[in-house]
Parts: sequence; C-alpha cells; structure tokens
Amino acid sequence: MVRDEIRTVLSSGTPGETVTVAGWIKSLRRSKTVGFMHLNDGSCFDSIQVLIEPTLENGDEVSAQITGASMLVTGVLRESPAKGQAIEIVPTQVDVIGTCDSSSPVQKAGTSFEFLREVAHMRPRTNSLGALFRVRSKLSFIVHSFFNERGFVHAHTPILTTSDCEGAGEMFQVTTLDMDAPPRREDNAIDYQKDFFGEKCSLTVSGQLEGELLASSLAKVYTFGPTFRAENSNTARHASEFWMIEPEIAFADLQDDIALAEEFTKYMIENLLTRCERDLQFFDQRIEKGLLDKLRAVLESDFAVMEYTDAVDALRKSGRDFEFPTDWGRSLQTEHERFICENITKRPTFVVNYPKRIKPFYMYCNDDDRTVACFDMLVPRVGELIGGSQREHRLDILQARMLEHQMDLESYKWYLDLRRFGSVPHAGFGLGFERTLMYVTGMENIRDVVLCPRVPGNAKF
RNA sequence: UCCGGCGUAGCUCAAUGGUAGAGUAGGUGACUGUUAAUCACUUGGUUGCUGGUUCGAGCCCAGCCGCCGGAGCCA
Repeated sequence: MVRDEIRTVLSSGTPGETVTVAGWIKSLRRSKTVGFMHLNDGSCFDSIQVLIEPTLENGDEVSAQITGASMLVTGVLRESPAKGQAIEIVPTQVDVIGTCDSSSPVQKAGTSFEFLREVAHMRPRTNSLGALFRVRSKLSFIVHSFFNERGFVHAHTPILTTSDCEGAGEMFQVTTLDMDAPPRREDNAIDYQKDFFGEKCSLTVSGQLEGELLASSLAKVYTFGPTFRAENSNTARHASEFWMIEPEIAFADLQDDIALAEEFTKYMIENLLTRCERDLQFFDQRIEKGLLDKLRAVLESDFAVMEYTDAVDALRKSGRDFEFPTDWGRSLQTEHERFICENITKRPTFVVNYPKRIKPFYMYCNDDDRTVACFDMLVPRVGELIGGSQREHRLDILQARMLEHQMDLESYKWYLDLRRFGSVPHAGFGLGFERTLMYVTGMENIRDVVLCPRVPGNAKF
C-alpha cells in the first residue's frame, strides 16, 4: 500500500501537494454541511485533519464511521483556516479499510490505565500508550547509540542459564522433563542429569557475570536484554519479565564507573528531549506535571557523590522522623534515598561504599574491610535508578567472599578463572529499562510501559 | 507474601437497609470551520461470585475471586 506517513505530511507537507494517508480515526465530527475526521497512523503523536464535505462521493459511508475505524485517504493539502492545525487534507477519495464496532474498548476519552491493561491488545491506540511505545523504542535505540559511539561491544548474554548469579531472586525453571513423572535418583530427588542440559536450568536473572566474561577480553561491553524474576512481588515497579542494561568495563575502578553512569544518564535524557519532543510534551502535560523541568534539571546538574557513612550521618542529623531506622549497616529505604537527593544534596547523587554485609559477593572489598566499592545513583522523586560496583578481581578475596555466601565454587569455576588468567580491575552497573522509562515519562506503573506485561498471576496477551 | 482500599451501564463514577442514577460512549435528529464540539431525544444493568442476616440487601456479615495502593524483595 503506497502511502505517506502522517508524521512526514505534518512536518514537511506543503499546500497544494497531493498525499495519500492511512490511519485510524481518532475522532469524527460531522454535520450536514461539513465534518472533520482526525486520522492517526502511529508515526507521530499528532493526527491529521481530513475535511468531510457533502460533495464527497461516499460521504454517508464515511460519516457513519466511528473512532477506531481504519481509513485510506487521498487528497490535497491546504492551509487550515481554523486554529488547531496548520494543515489539513481536502480529500478526493476516502476509503474505509476496516470498520470499527461500537463495542471497541478504546474510545475518545475517559478511561483508566487499569482498564486498558485488560485490553492490552488495543491500548496502543490511545494517546498515552502510543506515545509510550514510541518513546520506549527511541530510548532503546539511544541506549545502543551511547555504547556504540564509545566503542562498546554489545554482548548477547544467554537467556537460559545453569548458574543462579548473585542469587538475585527466585528463578523460573526451564525443563523438558515430564513433570508428572520426572526421573528420580536413589534418594528420590529429581534427577536433573536426565534433563535437557544435564543439569537444572533457569531463565537468567542478570547478564552481569557473562558480561564480565566478555569484558575480560574485549574490555568495554554491555548487555541489553530480557531478564526474569519469579519473585511474588506485586507492586507498581516489579515485573516478572523486564529488560536490563548492564555495561561492564575492564581496567576501571569505581570512579570510572560513576563517571560512565552520569554520562550515560545525561546522554539518554538529552537525546530523548530532542528526539521525542512532542511525546514528552504530552507526558509533561497529562501524566506528570513538571516532567520536562525535572529532566532538564538532571541534565544541567553536576551529580553529587556521598559516602554511605556520611549519608547515614546526614539522615540522622536531619531531625526528620523516618519510618525506618537509619543505623549504619542497614539498607537505605526509598524514603531515605529520596530525602538524600531531594533535601540534602538537592540533585542526583551517587551514594558510594555501602557496608559489605548487605551487598552481593562480587563487589570489590575496600581497604577498611567493612565496605565495598559500589554505588547507588539516586534521583529526585524516584530514589535508586542505577546500581553499580567495582568487581572483586582478586582471586583469594573473591573465593573467601563466595564461601561466606555458601556458594559452590566448582560451578563458578569459569567465573574464578577470569581472576586466574590475567585478572584486571573492572566495574559495571545495571539499570532496569522499564524503570528508566517510567522515570522519563512519569508513568507510574510498570505494567503500562511494557507491551504485554508479565506479573505474578498474569501473563495474558 | 503482609497491611489497607475498591468491585454498580461499554467506560468514569453516584445512590441513610426501602422503585438502580448521572456524565460519557453508542443510536436518532438538529446545528456548527469543528478540534475531548454543542443541543434535544434515546438504547443500555444477573450491582464480581457463593452463602448468610432481614419483611426487604448495591449497602450489613462470612468465604472466595479479581483489581488498585503501600510494605517487603529488588531492577
């Protein structure tokens, strides 16, 4: 089907030009003498206005259509005499491609994100979700651009895995065994040696360890792919399937890592502001008031760096009555994280060097022997957006840490080998793609930034 | 998983234990360079499910199901 994208027509169409557009009706107002149809084809936020005049051959058929019907329109562009749009189409031919039943769940106005989740197959037709999926696609491209421009290698880390990484969470098991009658060992345990891979297998919870693998040869790598958590956590910020971005850099320490995280954050925002201007404008007006100011503020600020120990002191001295305790050695709660960057530093903040006890085994042990070289990047209104660390590259210390965590050294032999054969200081960080998307659009539920969200008890669509 | 809240028309929501309503969408008509158009009329209901209390339950009680918010876990 030969057609002009509405995006192109609206941005560079000139009066007098003949165009053919196809799209879905956003709204149709009609009367005896004149009518207006707004068509949207998803190529941009705005719709194009098509004039419906009584002289139109199949005017009755066209006027009978309702929001949601798909149409093919050929006509001549002209300057619009009314406010609201610069340009409009005076059609010579209008064809109905597909009619729309009035039972369509997506209508002009007045519905909720909760309801739209039940009709996830139709919700990209709405302004909000349409804009969201354009921004999501653009942000994905921007992520790849950032790393590509800096010479990073994109690592396609495995989705099926037999290691449980940091024990980051409950894993989805993958098996080809007959679960009604699985093979048993003598002690009656299921015999996974008979399973497809000869051992127990799951969906990955993180690509980090494999990222470290490739960084130990190619020095600058990143992963960007799906991860899976079988945690029964039912909140607006958790999904069972989500995408993570995890760069890993060799010959690097915590300072290098922090610098990369700040540069990366600003790069994403700067590019979104210029490449998704219209869609972000919508989010600013209708989803989160002040969104654009928030993003510009991040862009213009020098991020603060604060020791965990100093952060705890500052929280305790703030006089604020927190719901959760602020003792040294405890994790920072969301209320603490927000207070730090909203009230203490008043800008995005890296809190660094957390207590060893509350962090995973792979983080680099500092000389004080009680903290590890890691950071959480906190931003106003959300809290943690990025978490990262310098990795422990000293074999003996790493082994000791793994034993503390009761890990089986044998199954991580490959990971330890990276420390045996030319080990180098390296560091990396991770961020959830959906949470980043929520931050830059103001959307408040992760189910509304994923095409077909998977959450406990629900994998429809 | 824990705590709290909510399930009423396609959608968004009202309704002291006493005849189930509005807006919007849909339909019909009028009118208009309209833009979430406007105006008039109009279709539309097993009040989430099961049981209980009561002369009488959308409303009170119990259980279940679903959704939402917060917490924990985390990204």
